[in-house]
Amino acid sequence: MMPLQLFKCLSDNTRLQSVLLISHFEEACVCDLIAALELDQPKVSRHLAELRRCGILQDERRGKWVYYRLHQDLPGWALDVIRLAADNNRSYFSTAIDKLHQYRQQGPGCQ
Amino acid sequence: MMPLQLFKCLSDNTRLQSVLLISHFEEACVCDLIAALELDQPKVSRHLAELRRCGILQDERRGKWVYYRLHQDLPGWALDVIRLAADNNRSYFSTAIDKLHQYRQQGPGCQ
DNA sequence: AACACATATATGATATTTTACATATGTGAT
DNA sequence: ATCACATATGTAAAATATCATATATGTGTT
Repeated sequence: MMPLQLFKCLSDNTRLQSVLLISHFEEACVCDLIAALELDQPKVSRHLAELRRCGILQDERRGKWVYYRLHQDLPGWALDVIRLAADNNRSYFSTAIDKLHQYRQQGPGCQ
Repeated sequence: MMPLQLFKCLSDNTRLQSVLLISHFEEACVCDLIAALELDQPKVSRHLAELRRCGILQDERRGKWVYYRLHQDLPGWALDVIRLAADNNRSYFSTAIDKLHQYRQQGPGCQ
């Protein structure tokens, strides 16, 4: 993971919020992110694909749903960068956190 | 300093190398960076201006030369992000470090 | 005041990213 | 096998960022 690649990946609003959400929740499926960020499916999917390509996220299919989490081979410094950003900028994505909580309470799986 | 803004600023090769160099050397003037990165002056100047606008760098004129350093009001987490990137990716900008050392040894000020 | 030099900015051309829409693939259930 | 649903991708248009060149500004010196 080269630093320029990491920063490029995190320099888009959709991708950064997705990564910070996933860092906060441990994992999230695509429909979680669609609900939390209020974006359409292709847009979310495309940005997740880029984060996957860069090695920031890993995906795991479980039945119908694909779950994303931080990649297990991510170097420590990159993990620290993501956690620093998440821990010190809660207001940047707290709205999305709330929406994801709400979404998950209205029943399991995707609606 | 919002996280998206920081990552956007660091997502360009010229800007990232400039910031990592300045973090390593404490401060650098424009001609230092021109020598270290082997770029023309307008390009360096433009990227430094953007880093200044974002609040990542501060400038200080001393005679003919303008010196840049990390901005004193930069929040701690942002400083940590920059230092993490610098400390864990020396190979990414070691060539530039060497060239800056050479340049400074060939006499004080700019040639 | 005028000159030389270091640095900064404006502008138009070019490349890169992001988006929207349509369509394709994979999965579980009937 | 087929249907419904979740996710992914191809392509083209639109938005955005980058670059090279030319020009401007500020500073020290004479």
